[in-house]
Formats: sequence, structure tokens, C-alpha cells
Amino acid sequence: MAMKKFNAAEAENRLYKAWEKAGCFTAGANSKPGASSYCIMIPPPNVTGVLHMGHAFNNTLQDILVRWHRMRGFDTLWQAGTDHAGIATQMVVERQLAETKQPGRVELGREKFLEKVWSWKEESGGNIVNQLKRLGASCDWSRTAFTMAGAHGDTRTGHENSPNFHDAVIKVFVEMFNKGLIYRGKRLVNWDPHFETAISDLEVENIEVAGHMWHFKYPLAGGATYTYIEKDENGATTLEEERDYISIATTRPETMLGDGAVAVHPTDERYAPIVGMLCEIPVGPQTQRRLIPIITDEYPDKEFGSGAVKITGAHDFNDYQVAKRSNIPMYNLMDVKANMRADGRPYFEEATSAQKIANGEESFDEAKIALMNLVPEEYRGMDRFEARKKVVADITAEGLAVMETVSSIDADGNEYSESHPKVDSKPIMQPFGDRSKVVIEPMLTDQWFVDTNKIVTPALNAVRDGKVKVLPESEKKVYYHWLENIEPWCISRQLWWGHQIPVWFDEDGIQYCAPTQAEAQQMAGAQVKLTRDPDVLDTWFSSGLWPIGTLGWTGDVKTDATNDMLKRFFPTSDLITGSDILFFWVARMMMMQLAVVDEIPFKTIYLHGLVRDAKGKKMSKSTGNVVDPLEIIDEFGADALRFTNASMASLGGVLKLDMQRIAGYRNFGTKLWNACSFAEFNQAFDKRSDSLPNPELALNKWIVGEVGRVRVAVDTALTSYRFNDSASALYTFIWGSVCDRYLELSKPILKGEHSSGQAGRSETQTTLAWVLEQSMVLLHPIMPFITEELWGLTAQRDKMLVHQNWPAYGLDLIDDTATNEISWTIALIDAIRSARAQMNVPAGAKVPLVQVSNNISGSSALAANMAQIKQMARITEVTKAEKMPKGAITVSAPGATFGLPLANIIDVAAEKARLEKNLGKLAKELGGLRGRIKNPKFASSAPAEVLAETQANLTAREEEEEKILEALARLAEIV
RNA sequence: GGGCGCGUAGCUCAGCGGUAGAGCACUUCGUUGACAUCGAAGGGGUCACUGGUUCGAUCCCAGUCGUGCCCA
Repeated sequence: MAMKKFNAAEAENRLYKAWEKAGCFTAGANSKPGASSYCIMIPPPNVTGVLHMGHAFNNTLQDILVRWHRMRGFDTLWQAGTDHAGIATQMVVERQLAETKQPGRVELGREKFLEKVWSWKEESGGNIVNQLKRLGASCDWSRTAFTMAGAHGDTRTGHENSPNFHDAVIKVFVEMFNKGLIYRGKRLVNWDPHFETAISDLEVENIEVAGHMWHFKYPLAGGATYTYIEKDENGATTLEEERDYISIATTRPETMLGDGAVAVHPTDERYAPIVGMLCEIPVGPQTQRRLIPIITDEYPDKEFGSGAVKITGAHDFNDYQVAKRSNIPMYNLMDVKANMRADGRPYFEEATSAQKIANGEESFDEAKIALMNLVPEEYRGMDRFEARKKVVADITAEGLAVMETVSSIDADGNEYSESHPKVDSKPIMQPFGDRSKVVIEPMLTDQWFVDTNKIVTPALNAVRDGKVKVLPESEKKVYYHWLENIEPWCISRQLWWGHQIPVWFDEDGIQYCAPTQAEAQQMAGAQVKLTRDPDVLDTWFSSGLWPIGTLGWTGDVKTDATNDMLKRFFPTSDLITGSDILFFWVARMMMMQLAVVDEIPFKTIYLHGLVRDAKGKKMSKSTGNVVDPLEIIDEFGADALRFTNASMASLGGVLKLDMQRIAGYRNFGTKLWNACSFAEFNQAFDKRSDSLPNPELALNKWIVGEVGRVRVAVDTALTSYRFNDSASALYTFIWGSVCDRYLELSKPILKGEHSSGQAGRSETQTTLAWVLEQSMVLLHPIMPFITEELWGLTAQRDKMLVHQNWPAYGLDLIDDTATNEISWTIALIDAIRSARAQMNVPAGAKVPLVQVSNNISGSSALAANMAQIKQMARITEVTKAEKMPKGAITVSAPGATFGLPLANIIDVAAEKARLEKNLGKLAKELGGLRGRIKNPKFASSAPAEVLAETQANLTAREEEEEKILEALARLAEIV
């Protein structure tokens, strides 16, 4: 059978289908009786997702581990699935409705809109799954789970066998609610005005943008004045003036309308005289200016701005804390679109109430404050950024902006001064929604929270105690830091696509939490009118239950006790994911699993960084450096991409994707292919055997030992998650040991030009086939396609390679005598080749070799490998001589000296240069070695084996030096 | 500002107390029946800097400089 070139595009598709058809990836496939289980939960990609390099990298590592375990006979499950991606999916479907000129979400209403989402999911939800298949991912797709499975309207397409995630999520919510782990409250949250929903702080990106800091005067009430004194470090007065105002600095003037106080630091002497007084917010109708108190708080930084801070509890996280501490009312100024509120009573009435509250003449509570709209009429309904401009303009027009005088020189060269409002241009950190990209508004709203403080401890302890291992270890610190400072988790989202919160309110706002409306009704009583909370749960709340949810956990003790999958695969084994979602997902899974079933979800967490471009830049659409893994697969094949991923995956390493490297690993696949083609041509596979070869020839014994060595190297590497080490061990072995050495050395034997004759040829064929088959086996987890194809093409097989048993042999296969013989042979060939090249002997020219001295083992190595040495070093014949012939150049091998008589072609100067160069290198090494040996402290402190090794090294180097010196002396004779 | 990490060959990266490694790039040579997606032979490194620990430091410790990420 002639082997054509490997056609990745065709073969990958065909092989993947064959694996799937044969059920190779289903849970437990290829497991040995009584095997331990091994399970990886795929980090569920967004159902809206398209495969990017991060997925490709991450899933390659998972697939390597999964295939490796499966071949080793573990009861293996790689659990597949996607998450419903609340915001992203709602966004996609809304955009599609707009593009196709269909009625929008609000017009459709909740029920109809969700139908649209489900039908979108049916059509497009499987894209990412198909893309993962192209990578070769050997997930159990028959178990594909979905975090919205079982929810109202589920069409059960693309996740036909998914456990009912909805029921599980609701069950957990109700249980946690009943245990007091979930509560509802009015809190300041990150509000996304585009999607009109709360988002978690993890979904906010803080980006530095060019901003401004305005300085305004808040006049003191009743025209009060005080002496404002500024001092330098030495206490000397630098400024003293009478003021009737307090100066504040802000980057957000529009929020002044909602100010509840001005705060200064308790130790700030400048403002001590006016603490406790009232000052006026310098905006809004002049007849209705609100007065707010000047309070003290630790928060203001005396050095920053004027040292006085306006406090807007409803629109700033720091102010919120200050307001809470001092019981300052927090007036919400904006609506869900972050426009200035247009609801409520006329401003006059609201402001009057607010003033009474500030004066302590009127009591207030949260609900009352929430209803109040302190936006003056002329600002109502305005966009927040427009409102900012207007506030600045109005205050400046009124003369209440802090002014500064700037001196300039006019066109005629005359100096003049101008007064401007003081505005500092400076970079400020602004929060943006990671999906919407709009500026996030801190908003005071009613939301549901998980009281994370109550469930965080077990998650911390599991890692502290080592029950859960984190790799690389440095990530543990990040994990601790976040969990030790954990904030309540806002889990409600004002969206429609998601698990609707199972809480009903009666007309008094009493909460009834139950799995169904009927049960809630029962709790409330039949006559009570109930309304369900319209909000849905954060997607991460459901993906936080991924490990138990995908395995069909129900929360019913009896049912779960009979759940075979749960028993076999939970807790799972390894979790592999990007370190960027350590908090989003990993930490939450830890907390949730421990809170719900009191077990760790996985034993090892392997975290990796972001895949970057070749120069280390983040891939982004705006930079235009995004690499599409599918295009890479089209061009180089999935195996090349996978091998690249594996070799990048050093623990904690930076991932820089370089196309040249991918091409190199594509070539590596071709190299193995060609080696098999060579073996095929030499009928090696006709002589294949399933048993371990037991050859006579040192060459074959040697390579068998090398196979043992590489198997140990691969397993050691994978056991410690050092994917790069396993890739490089295989690369060096297959390309270096097998192709460059073994194949070349086997050629004379296979061609019948070797003294071992037919017997040698036969055992070499058998060994060659075995070596290549073992290469396919060991390489299969990283390069599944080309190895499976070779496996199928080179012989009739009982099983596909994907289910071939992983070998157990090891270093016991190494035969030291054979290894020495082959090392010696290779050393001699290399030495001759090197000398030839440096002497400019034409590559094709064959020359004789003279043996001047050789020890016993060297002699037998020479005899046994004569044919190989002749061919590979281009030698005509080997003769013996007592003395180095005149004009010969010296070539040495361990324990032996040879000469290449090149009298006619030798370039004395070149040879002298070559020898002196070698001498120079040796001198450096000898210097170091001798220095160490001579140092008495080295002898007394270094371990014996190091001592012996150093001594042996020195002896060998000295011998070499002697040979070179002799050679130089002979060279001198010629001249 | 706080936390974490990284500075090793032209480039991208391994290594990590005991003689500096790989791939790519580069130079020279090569149609030897697996392979030019190849082969052979080479050049190229005070392992960022400064101190310290040690018989011995690229590796451990401290500091400096540069650089990246995360959180304020």
C-alpha cells in the first residue's frame, strides 16, 4: 500500500465522524473493569460564542488529559455543554430582530421574546460545539448540557439529554433562601444603562480615560463666613482669606443635584470652623437651593482637590459608604437608561421635603427617599452627559465656579491676564460594561444578593488544606485575596433570558420563595394576590452549579443516591480554565458546591493566561491582531495547532502564538508521516507484532530503551500538568532519536548491507514497526488525527488508536550496553562529519578512515556498526595503523582515536584553526573543572557523586586536550 | 497607590544550585531510494543590573532598573 500525503482537511473530518459514530467519547468508553474515574467539566462556552484562541488552547489541554486517561483505561468523562449567557444572548437576539425588521423585545413581550430566543438557540446554539469538534475535542457530546435546560419554553434541541438545569437552579435558590444565604435589598450596584440591568463588579472594566475635575463653590447658608487658612509643611501660613463658601472638586457635576452632604476629614483644620454648618448646592432654581450639612468622615483625602468632598450616596460607591455611616439620604437622580429622572412631584415640592429632611424636621426612610426626584424641571429627562454640561455652564454663569487667572501674551506681544473657571484635565478611571461598552452608572436599586460571607469559608479552607490543588501555585494567593475580601454577590439581572427568580410578592411586598407559583400561593394563602419577581438570575449563578448540574443532581436525596453518574464522576478531577475567570466561575463553583452538597467540585484547578499574538499583545478586534483558530486549522491542520498549544503550556507561562511555530509543528507531523512511509516501504508493518520486541542488535535494543524513556517522560510531564515538557519530549524523541538516528542507522540493515543479514533485517522491521506504533500511541493525545490516520493505514487493527491501551513499560527497557554502543557509534559519525565539513571535504566524496587506537567496547561498536558508519560518514574503508599517518586529521571517539588521511585536500591553516578553536573551548571548561577540584572546600562540601562526576569529566577533557595537542604537533611537522 | 508575574541566543520561549537548552531565523554545503514541510555542518549568550548566602548562583535572598497583568 502506497501512502499518499496526509490530507488534514479531509482526514480530520472523516476520523472525527468515525470516532463519534463508534461512540469512542461516551462516558466510560475504553475503561478497564474497576477503573478509577476521571472527569473534566468543560468550562461551558457561551451559547453565542465562536471559537477563539482561548477556547482552542484551553480545550486542547483538556483533550490531552482526557484522551490520555481514556487510553490508560480510566472511567473517563469529558462533560460537554454551553451556558445560556444571559446578557450576550439577549443582545444577539435583539440585534437580529432589529436587523430583520421584526418587532423588538418590548413590543413582543416576555413570552414571545423568549420563544424567539429558544428558536435562535435551536439554530445557532450548536456553532461552538461544531467548532470544538474541529479541534478534535473528545467530549461526550451525547451528554451536552445547557444551563437553561428544562426552563419554560425549552425546545430540547442541541442538548437533548441535558439534565434539567432549571429545576436544579431553582432548588438551590430556594434552599439558599430558606437558609438565609440569599437576601434582597436596596444597594448601590453597577448599572448598565444600555442593557438596563444590574451587573456584577466582575463584569465591569475600569478604563482610564481623559476626564475633567471641576471646582465649585458651595456658599455657606445664611451668608456665614469664616477665615480660611492654608499652611505649608513648616506650619507657615501661605494663604489667609475670608470665605463665604466651601470649595469642592468633582469629576461628575451632574450628580450634585443629589448631594446629601459635604464631607471633610476630621483633622482638616482648614474647615474646622464650619463643620456642622449648612452649605448650599449651587445649582437648580435659585429660589429653591437645597442646604446640606458639612460633616466629617475619614474618607476625604486632605491633599486631594480642596480636601472637601460632596457626598452623593446614590451615585458613587465611596459616597455610599460615607452616606451610610452618617445616615445621609441618598437621592437617586437617574432612570434605568441613566437619563435624569422625569418622574415624581414637581421639583419645588421635592426640594422642600428634602430641605426638611436635611434640617431634621422630617423623618425619612429608604422607600420615601427612593421616590423623591430632586432633578429640577429644566434638567429632567436629560442625558446624564448633557446634564453635566448644563450644570457646569449654569454654575459658571452664576459665578460660583472657582476661577483661576492665566497670564498670556497676545498677538502684539503684550502680556494680559484672563480669568477662567478652574478645570483640571486629568486621566480618570471610568467603569464600562464589559459587554455593552457604555459607562456604568452606580445606581441604588433593589437587587438579590448571595451572602457570600456565609459560604466563603469552606471554599477558602479547601484550598488552604490542600484538598483542592491550584496550579500554578502562585494563583492561590490571588484566590485567597479575593475570597478573604469577598463582597456580596449581586445575582439578580433585569433581563428576560435566564432563570426567573422563584420569589413572589404579595401586595405588602412580603416575599414567598418556592419552586412553583402553586407552592408560593399555598404559603401565602389562597386569596392573596401574588406577583412574581420579574428578574432573572445571573448566568454565573447557574454555571456555578455546573459540576453537579451537568451530572443530573436534583437535590432530592433518594433520587441523587441512585444517580450513577453523580456517584462515578463527582467530585470531578481536573478543572482547566483561564485565570481571568478564577473569580467569575471557579471560586463561585467552589462556594456553591460546598454550600449545596458539601463537597469540593474538583481536585485540581489548572489556570492559564490569555493567548496573545506573537509579540505578546492582547488579541483584539480594534488592534486587528485576532487569530482565528479555524483558519489555522484550515491552513496547518488541527494537530499542528494542538501541538503548538501543548508546547506553549508551561506552568504559568505567557502564551504567544507564533505562526512560524505552528508551521514547524505541522512539519513535525509530516516528519512522522514520512517515517511511517519509509517503514511501510521497507515492509516493517508486515512484520509487526503486538508484543514487546526482543531484538539482538544493539541498535534495536537501544531504540526500544529510548521508547521506554520517552513514555516515562511523557507520563511524568502530564502527571504534573507540564504539557510543554511532554510535547518537547515527544518532539525530540520522534524527530531526533527515531528519524535522525534510528532510521538512518537502520537503513543498511534494511537494505541487506549489514553483517546481521536477514535475521537482522527481520528484527529491525519488527522493531521499527513497534517504535513507530508506540510513537503514534504516545503522540495521540496531542496529535490525534494524524496518528489515528497512520494507525489505520499501516495495519489491520482491532481497535482505533483512540482506544489503544497506553503502554506501561518504562526505564526497564533500557539496555546500557546497547546504549553505549550506539552512543559511541553516533559520536564517531558526528565527529567525522564535523571534521569533514570543517575541512571542506565535498559532501559526496568518500574517504578512508584510519584507526590508530581503540578500546574493547569501541572496537566491538565499530565492528557491529561498520555499514552504518561507512554510509553515514561517507567512509570507503577502515584500516588500522600504529601511528597517525602524516597529513591526517584527528577524529576522536570515546576511548578511540581515528584519522582521516586527507593529505591531498587538507588545508593546514583550516585544520589548525579548527583544533585551536576546540582547544579554546576545552581550556575554558578545564579551567572551571580544575578550579573546583583544587578547592579543598569543594572536596569537603560537595556530595560524593558530584565529586566523582567532576573528576570523571576532568579526566575525559584532559584526554581530549592531549589528543588535540598531539594533533597540533603533527600538524607542525607537516609544515 | 496595592497585589502578582516576568527580564536567558536576532525572535518566541524552556530550564532552575553542580560543564548554558529548544524551535524559528541566520551562514555554508547537499537531487546518498522516508521526508527540500528535508538533510549535514556551523555562527550566535558577562542567563537585566548591584550586593548577599554558598565550596559553587542563570537558579536562593535583598535592592535597583525595565516590562506586563490584575485590583483600587
